[in-house]
Amino acid sequence: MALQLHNTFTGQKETFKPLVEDRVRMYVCGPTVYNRVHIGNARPVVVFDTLYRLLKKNFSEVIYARNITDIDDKIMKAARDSGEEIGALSARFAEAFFEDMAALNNLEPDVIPYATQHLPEMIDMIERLVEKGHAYAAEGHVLFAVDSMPEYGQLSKRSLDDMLAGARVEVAPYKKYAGDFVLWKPSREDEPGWDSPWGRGRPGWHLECSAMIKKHLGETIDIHGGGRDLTFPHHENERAQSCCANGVDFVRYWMHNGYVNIDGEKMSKSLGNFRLVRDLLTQYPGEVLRFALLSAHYRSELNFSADLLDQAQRSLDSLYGALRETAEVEAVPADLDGSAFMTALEDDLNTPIAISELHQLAKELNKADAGDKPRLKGALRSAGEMLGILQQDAEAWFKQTRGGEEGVSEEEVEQLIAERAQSKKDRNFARADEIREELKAKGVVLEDSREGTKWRRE
RNA sequence: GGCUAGGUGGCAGAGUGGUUAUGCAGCGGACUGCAACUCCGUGUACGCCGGUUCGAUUCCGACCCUAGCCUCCA
Repeated sequence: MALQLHNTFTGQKETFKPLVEDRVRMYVCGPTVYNRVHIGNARPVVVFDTLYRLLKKNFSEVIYARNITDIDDKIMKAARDSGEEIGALSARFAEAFFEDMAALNNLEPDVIPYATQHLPEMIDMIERLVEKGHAYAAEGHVLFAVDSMPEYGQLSKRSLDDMLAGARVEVAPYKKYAGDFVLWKPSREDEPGWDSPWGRGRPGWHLECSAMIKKHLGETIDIHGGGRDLTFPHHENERAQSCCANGVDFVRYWMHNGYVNIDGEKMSKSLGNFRLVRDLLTQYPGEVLRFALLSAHYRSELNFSADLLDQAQRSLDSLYGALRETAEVEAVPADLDGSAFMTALEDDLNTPIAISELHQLAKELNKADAGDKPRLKGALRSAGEMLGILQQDAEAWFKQTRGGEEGVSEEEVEQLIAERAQSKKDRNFARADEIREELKAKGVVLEDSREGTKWRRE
């Protein structure tokens, strides 16, 4: 089946065809680095990482770019508050972001452009917009004139009239039109700034993506992704800048993921109801967080809770259980083409169905005759890899510490298991059960089999 | 107020005009010295009210409710 993707622009699922055959260009909005990211911020990264894996499987040349916004008023404020130098602060949080995302098994994008390294490109784009009559300078600012673009609002499906009717913000005096947005704004002496034809200043938020996409991926790209909240104003404005400056189609498929909610409300920094990835990682393996984020379709909202993570962990336990039981089996690399698993992913990234196929594969593997196991194990590993899961050693998975608690050491466990084996040999089942209980109290569960005793933490 | 999305079994979460996923949890059974793992079985859920239809959770209409965007936000 050909890859189907839901395009925000048309509101429909469409067959994905890259602009140039077998060559895909994808851009996803990355973080503004002024603090640690929360699990809601991680969702688009995981979703588009999964899409990236799928694209790489289906197309020979894929370039994926995800930016770092390292100049922004929020960063300036954070730096003022902490007394830290802006560059140092943004570098520190960019690094923290990379760490958190790596812990969730995200691949590195091919290109990671930084806003501050693209000032000439941004200034150039503004000049073109001014030349073409889509932007004007006023009081040190340069603004994009939205009424110069008849198609403005098409992406987010709103009309200028609607927006003005619902406008709740005060209109800055230098704006010709209430909906105009900033391309360039002046910086005070004590603020970071760059020289430009309009004086010393800094770029508006939307501009960097337009400039960096053009530089690294070209004027027309295949996929542009991000959280639903970026649809307006960010992506609408990006689209306006790029289309008007370049005069060609900007993005062929717009994709937006739904929110992560807490108690039915959007997780957000302003509401304060967020959970940092960093903090969650002290309680759950990154793979559990990733699995939880993929357990709902990317366009749906995902209600985040401890229960969700516990269920994700148990589901992974059962998948890893099939791999552990076949530890001795040499997996044969699997061709997933045409499988129900791939069909699900190719249907607009239907990860819940893909995960259910993973469970079917695991069940088949558990029941399989010896001759079928290498193939099934290979299929399970390969399918897992497409989702960025199930790549660890299964034994290690079960022995990792859980819930952030240290617990007994492996040596202690092994020693007690040895003692219990002797007790069983001596038919001293009372002592054997005592050891089982003792370990259970320490979060270790024993599993006897003909080959010996396995253990896992829970 | 404008626009958008959605309301599915204890929980999570797909999907479909009729054979009603999947996982977690629960229950019963097999296996086990006891367990665990695994396997087998088990739950007739689709906001409310009308309409279309032989038949609707799925299509149409009204209503109720929730969330989101319209302002920084993934």
